[in-house]
Amino acid sequence: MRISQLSETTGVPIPTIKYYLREGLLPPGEQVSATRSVYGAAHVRRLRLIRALLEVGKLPISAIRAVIEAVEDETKGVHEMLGTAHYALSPKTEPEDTDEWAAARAMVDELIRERGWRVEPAAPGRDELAQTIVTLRRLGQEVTLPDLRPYAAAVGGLVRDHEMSRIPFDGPRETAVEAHVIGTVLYGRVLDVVRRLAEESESARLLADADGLAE
Amino acid sequence: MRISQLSETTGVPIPTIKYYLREGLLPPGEQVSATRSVYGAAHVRRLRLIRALLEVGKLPISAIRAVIEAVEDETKGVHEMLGTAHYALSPKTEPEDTDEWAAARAMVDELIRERGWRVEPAAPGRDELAQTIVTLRRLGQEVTLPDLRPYAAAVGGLVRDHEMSRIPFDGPRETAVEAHVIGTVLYGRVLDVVRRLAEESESARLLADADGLAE
DNA sequence: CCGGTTGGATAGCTAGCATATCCAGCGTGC
DNA sequence: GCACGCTGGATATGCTAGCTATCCAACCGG
Repeated sequence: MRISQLSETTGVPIPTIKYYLREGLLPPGEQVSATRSVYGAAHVRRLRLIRALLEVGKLPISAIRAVIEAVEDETKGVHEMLGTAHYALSPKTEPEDTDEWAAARAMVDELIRERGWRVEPAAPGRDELAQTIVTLRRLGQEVTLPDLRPYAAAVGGLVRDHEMSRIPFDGPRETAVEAHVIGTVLYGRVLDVVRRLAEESESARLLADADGLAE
Repeated sequence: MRISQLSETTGVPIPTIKYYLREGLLPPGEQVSATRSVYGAAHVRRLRLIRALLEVGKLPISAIRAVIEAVEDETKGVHEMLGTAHYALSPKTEPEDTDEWAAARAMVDELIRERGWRVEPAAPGRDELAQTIVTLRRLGQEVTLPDLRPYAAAVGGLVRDHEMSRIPFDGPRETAVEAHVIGTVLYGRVLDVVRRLAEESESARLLADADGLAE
């Protein structure tokens, strides 16, 4: 398959494919002569993955590159590889050096502890969650451990019973990370959209009738 | 309070505040003379809201403006106002005109129907979810109604029992939308981060020991 | 042997989000 | 009562991300 066909198959313009090649997101095709390379099914897959992470996941190119580098680093064990890819999916957050931040972070650690979760002490998600709590508080919303528990409970079961089962740990390592990344990003989106639908519905239930009568 | 103090209080630089004023995100202060305006607590609140939606929610300025306009449109009922604000939070998705898209969309409609959710037929979330399903399928992940149900179930209870209760429907209308928007965006983030923590934990459980022994 | 494609290099573009600069008019501290 | 610094308002400029366009020489296929 030549670059023009790769472009047609995936709908990604040729200049953009060249850009991804330059950026190292897409491995070069098999160079068959100075001005001709051949691309295969793996390239189509990879290109679709890139677009999904970009468009649905809104990940920056640099994060996508990090994910891809994790996949291609053969020296890593499967768990380490998943971890690297996973961390690349987290937005960077700088811890603030304030008391309110420390308090929020302590609450996060306590939540993880009481659920018995195995999460690295340095996991970026800890700081990210702490930061979100601080932001909520600054906006006047109190957040306590009991507020967080239902979220952890709801999501814990979901991940255990439905997300992990989709990952083919027995297949080639590349397939496993890919499925993991897809699961994290795309099902993250699913969860988010479904939640917004549920909110609309609850809001309608609580308010639409009242509005209709009151106005 | 003068603009310099507003800037110090919120940590937002003066030129940025001026920019938000120009963009209509922040109402002008009370003009006290040709070269002096006074800002109050409402401005501090608004500025924090803007920053939270921008930084945590990653909403574009235009979406934030739409939310704010919904708040300020006094002619709308509370439900309508929440709806407008809510829709502004959804990323725009163009429906594809393909069979696979139509099938995905039908599945979304069925999910909403079987849960008895009150969601507008034109709600952007329907298209958004359909698009995500199409993307998942193109990446080789089959998605069926039974795959989606657990997500709807997990999130339905969460929204009903924990999110809606945080909205003060009896207070001033501005407070209600604000709480609703904050809930949608910030607790959306909470859910996302918690899910990623749960994934890390499950992955560790399933793989870390195996890796340790195998390598 | 020639029109069209390719790889590779470099330059340019657009959107989004600010920053910077400039200016004249205040107004407060002295 | 006056100088210095802040203010509002207008305009210009900057910066990053993610492309997109142009150019060129090598090449292939008919």
